[in-house]
Amino acid sequence: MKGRLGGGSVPPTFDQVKRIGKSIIPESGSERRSVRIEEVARIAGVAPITVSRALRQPGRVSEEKRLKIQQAVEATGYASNPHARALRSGRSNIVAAFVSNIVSQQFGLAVQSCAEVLEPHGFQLMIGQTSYSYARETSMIQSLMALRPAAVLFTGVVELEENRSFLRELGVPVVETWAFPPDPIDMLVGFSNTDGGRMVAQHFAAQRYRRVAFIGRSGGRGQLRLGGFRDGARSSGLELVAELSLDTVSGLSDGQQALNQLLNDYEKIDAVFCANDLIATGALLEASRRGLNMPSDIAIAGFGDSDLAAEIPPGLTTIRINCRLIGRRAGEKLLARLNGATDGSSSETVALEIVKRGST
Amino acid sequence: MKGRLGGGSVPPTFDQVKRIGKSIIPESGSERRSVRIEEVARIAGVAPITVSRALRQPGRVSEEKRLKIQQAVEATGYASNPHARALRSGRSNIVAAFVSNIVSQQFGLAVQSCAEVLEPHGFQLMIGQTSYSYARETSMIQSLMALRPAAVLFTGVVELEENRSFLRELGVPVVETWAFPPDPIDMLVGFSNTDGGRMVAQHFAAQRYRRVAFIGRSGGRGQLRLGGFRDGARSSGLELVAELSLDTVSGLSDGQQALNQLLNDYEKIDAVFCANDLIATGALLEASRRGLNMPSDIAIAGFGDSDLAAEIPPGLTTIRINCRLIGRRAGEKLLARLNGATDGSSSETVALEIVKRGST
DNA sequence: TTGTACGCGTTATCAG
DNA sequence: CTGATAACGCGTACAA
Repeated sequence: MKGRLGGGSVPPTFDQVKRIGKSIIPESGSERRSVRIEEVARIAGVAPITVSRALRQPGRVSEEKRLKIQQAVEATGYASNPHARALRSGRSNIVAAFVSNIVSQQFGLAVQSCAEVLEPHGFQLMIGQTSYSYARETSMIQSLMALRPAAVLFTGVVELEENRSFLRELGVPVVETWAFPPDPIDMLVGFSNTDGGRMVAQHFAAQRYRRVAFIGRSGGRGQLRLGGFRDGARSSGLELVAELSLDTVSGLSDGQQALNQLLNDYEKIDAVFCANDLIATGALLEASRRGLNMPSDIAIAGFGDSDLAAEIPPGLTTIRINCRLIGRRAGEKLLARLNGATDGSSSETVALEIVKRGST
Repeated sequence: MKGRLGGGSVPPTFDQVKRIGKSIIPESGSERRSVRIEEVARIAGVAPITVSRALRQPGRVSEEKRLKIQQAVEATGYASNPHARALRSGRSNIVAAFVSNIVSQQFGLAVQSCAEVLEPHGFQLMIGQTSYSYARETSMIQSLMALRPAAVLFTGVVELEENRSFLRELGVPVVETWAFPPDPIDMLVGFSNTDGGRMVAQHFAAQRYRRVAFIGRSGGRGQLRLGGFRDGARSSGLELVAELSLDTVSGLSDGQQALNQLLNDYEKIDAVFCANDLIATGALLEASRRGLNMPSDIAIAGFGDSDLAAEIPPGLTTIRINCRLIGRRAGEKLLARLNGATDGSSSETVALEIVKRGST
């Protein structure tokens, strides 16, 4: 049943939203002009450049003037104009974050954690969605880079050489994530998708499943996970019966259809590894719909540990990614570089763990 | 079971990430300096200001020069420096979006849809998370507003009078959402939470439930939804047995505990309205755990239609919010204002619908 | 340690 | 319709 209140012709009722504090009525004619560095300087009795230095390199200004300036800043509520600063210095306080999908909870957590690290230091996170499209990635990079960001975060790795060169030449710190390539653009806080796939194969072997299959996207991380799964299956003596490739994965129905096809085309499959939790959840629902018992009739494993994974009966076995840690470490690495660190060891990984639930 | 590959001491395997296209090796010593308006002007044989006009107000430049300028722009790949433009004109091409929680799928969809409308017109969305905290909201507003955004989007309404005044004085278009107050700051694309609560009460009455209860946050939209629910319960002759207030809702466990408490403290409750789907999903899981049959033993309804709602058995009855439409309309309204529209009728609502599933 | 002079790249203003 | 001029607010470069 779907319906609208009263059939749709009744005007909506106002919400009585509470208001907090007193309304500030601006004096008529008051110019809302922001405080400039010059005014702070006048009040503190110094030159504008000294105020600038006191704020950006406190060590290079005498204690006495620094205090006076601080008082003047507080009295006026001065905050520097980010555009003027960026125009002059060629670098803004914006950190550009590129995600393939804004709505993804996984990426959201990582970006959020990264923002929590950077914001206290005066950086603003700007988020661009690349929508799993190379063309959009390129155009987003072009337009966000015009803002001269202080640093760049990718939830994922950049595959286009064109964009890799561009980012490298800019000379700003870049962090890639969500994979573990040997040749990152700059820094990396990732994990090995290959190992994740292998972990699933080893888990299947430990559970005594023999005939196994794979469902996943034909590109990107799906292929990396498949590579590890193949490898693990081989060394554990599993029989990899089928590899099903999907072009795009947009909803649960893709996983449902894929499992359906798999079960129609092949017989006696013990266990299926789905390259992400969305596919796995769809497959799990399809198995339930068919009246299959998990894991005795069929076992299913996913990748990512989305919040659905724990809740959908009988619970989805999956590989957990510590998204918060990835974001936090990425933020810390960027910050270190922004503060002048030049050390190597710029690649690090975050451990994956397999979470066993009812589906295997 | 939780575990790490090989006990955690094995180094991670490299992912063989594919690379696309040829690596562009920059000529050594090549200055990566961006094209300025002056160069375009020189090539087109006009003054810089004419280039500026041709790009921003094509109507005010002769056809002949406009074409020459366009060619020069394409030949050089010129893109204006957003900071210089913002510094001079006092307005950037940034649109500030404030969300209470970045990770929320609902808000994410709205923000995404809004971005899809604005980006083709050259605007960049900048996202700030207020974390359901007044202090953070105020500080985020202060720092994002320093960027002189062209427009502002809130997924929610602003309650602090201090911030309301501040935003009003800035004179940039502002859209609030997710509620329907009589006095928005500027523009509004919302819905009536009060009506939503009333719809649930009417649905409960239609299903012949009598003794009903409410679980929700003690502030914000939860209270608005409770208001409508109370009203609808009264006029439909329902008995509102209990109203359970939660201070914060951070996960499914909050809803589980709340239902637990409700069922321990009160007898014979027919139906429970949970002010959002997170609480409702937790309550639903708790009911299942207790072996209660839905809806015969107890009925549960939520608000929001999150993606969990449809999947968790027996399916959660809930109020669907058209997040995409909200975002799209918000973007369109901002765009209209940015293009000089000054029309009134700045408040509009998006219809809610109740989606009946197995839980009622 | 502090200050002077200037320029970052663009657009508002006003004159032609 | 087009252009000359100046200014947006700050920080670099260099001098004192």
